[in-house]
Amino acid sequence: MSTHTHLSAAESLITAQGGRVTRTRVAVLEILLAADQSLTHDEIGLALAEQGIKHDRVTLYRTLDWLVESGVAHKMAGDDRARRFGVAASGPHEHAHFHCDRCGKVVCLEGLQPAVAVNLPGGYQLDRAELVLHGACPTCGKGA
Amino acid sequence: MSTHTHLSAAESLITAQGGRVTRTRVAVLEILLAADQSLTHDEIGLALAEQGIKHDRVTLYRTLDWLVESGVAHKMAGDDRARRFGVAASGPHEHAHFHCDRCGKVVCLEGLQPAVAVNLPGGYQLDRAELVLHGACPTCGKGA
DNA sequence: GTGGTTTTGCAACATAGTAGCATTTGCGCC
DNA sequence: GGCGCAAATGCTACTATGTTGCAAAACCAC
Ligand SMILES: [Mn+2]
Ligand SMILES: [Mn+2]
Ligand SMILES: [Zn+2]
Ligand SMILES: [Zn+2]
Repeated sequence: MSTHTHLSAAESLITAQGGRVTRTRVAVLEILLAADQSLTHDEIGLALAEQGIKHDRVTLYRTLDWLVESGVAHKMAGDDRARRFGVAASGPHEHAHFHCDRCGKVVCLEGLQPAVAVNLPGGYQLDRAELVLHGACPTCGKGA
Repeated sequence: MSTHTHLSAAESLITAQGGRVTRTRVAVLEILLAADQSLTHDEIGLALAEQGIKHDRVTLYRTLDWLVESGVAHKMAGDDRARRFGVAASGPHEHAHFHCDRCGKVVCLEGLQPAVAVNLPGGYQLDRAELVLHGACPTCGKGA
C-alpha cells in the first residue's frame, strides 16, 4: 500500500523474520508494541476493528501464531480460557510476567529474571524457565 | 457405600475440606494421588471409566473445580488447550513444575522452590510465584 | 508488469468448558 | 435405623475458543 522505502519498527521486525509485510501483520504488531499488557485474540480483534482494519477471525489467529513461532511475540495460557499475546519491547522474549489474579491482566516484567536455583531430578533436560508472579496489579489495589 | 469407620487418605482429605465423600470425588482424588504427572479432565474421565465408575462429564468438571478451590489439587493451563490437574503428595501446593515440551507431560517438582530475586515495579503486590521449567522429560530423551 | 508463493477470507468443524434445573445422595440428627 | 435437607449429580443445551480445507487475493523477487 505504501510506496515508502522507510520501514516502521513493526515492518522491520516482520521482514527480519522473513515474513511478508501485510496490513494485518503490521497493525497487530503495532498494537502489541503499543500495549502495556498482554492482549487476548479478542481484544486485538477489537482494536483492529476500531482502527477500521477489516480482518477475519482465523487470519488473526494465524497472524498471532506466526508472530509467536517467529519469536517476536509470546503467548501465555491464563486461568481464563483465553491466551494472551504480547511483545517485549527489548529483544527476544526472556523475562518474567506478572498476572493480576483480580482483573486477569498480564504484564511483562522486562528487567526481571528468576534466579532459579534448580537441581532437577535426573534425566530432565532444561530448556528455559518460565516465571509468573501472581498478585494484584496497581489498579486493582488489594484492600486486604 | 462402605460402612467402615476407617477413612482412606482420599476420604480424609475430602472431609477435612468440609466436602461430602462421594464416589466420584474419592475416585478422582485417588487417581490424582496415584498419578506421577498432572492429568487432563479427559484422562481422568477415561481412568474413571476404566474403573467402571459411571460419571458425567460436567460432574467431573465440577469435582475438579472443587478440588482446586479447596486447595487440594492444582490446575495448570498448558500450551495445548487442556488444563491439567494434580495433587502434591506432601502438603499444600507450593512447588515448581516441569513441562515437557515434547509430550506435554507435566510433573510436580516437590523439593524445588524458585529463589525469586524480585523487586517488582511499584504498586504491584505479590501473592505467590509460579515457576514452570520447560524442556524434555527423561522419556522423551532429547536427541539434540 | 508477471509469476509463483504466501497470506487471506470464508464456511464448516472440533474441543473445552459453563449454565439451569430436576433428581438423587450423603449425612447430621433423632 | 429412618427423616429431612443441603450438597452433589446427571441431563440438555449452550458458549467460547481455536482449527481445517480450500479457493481467491495480495506480496514481492525478478
Ligand atoms: Mn512478555
Ligand atoms: Mn503440582
Ligand atoms: Zn488487576
Ligand atoms: Zn516428554
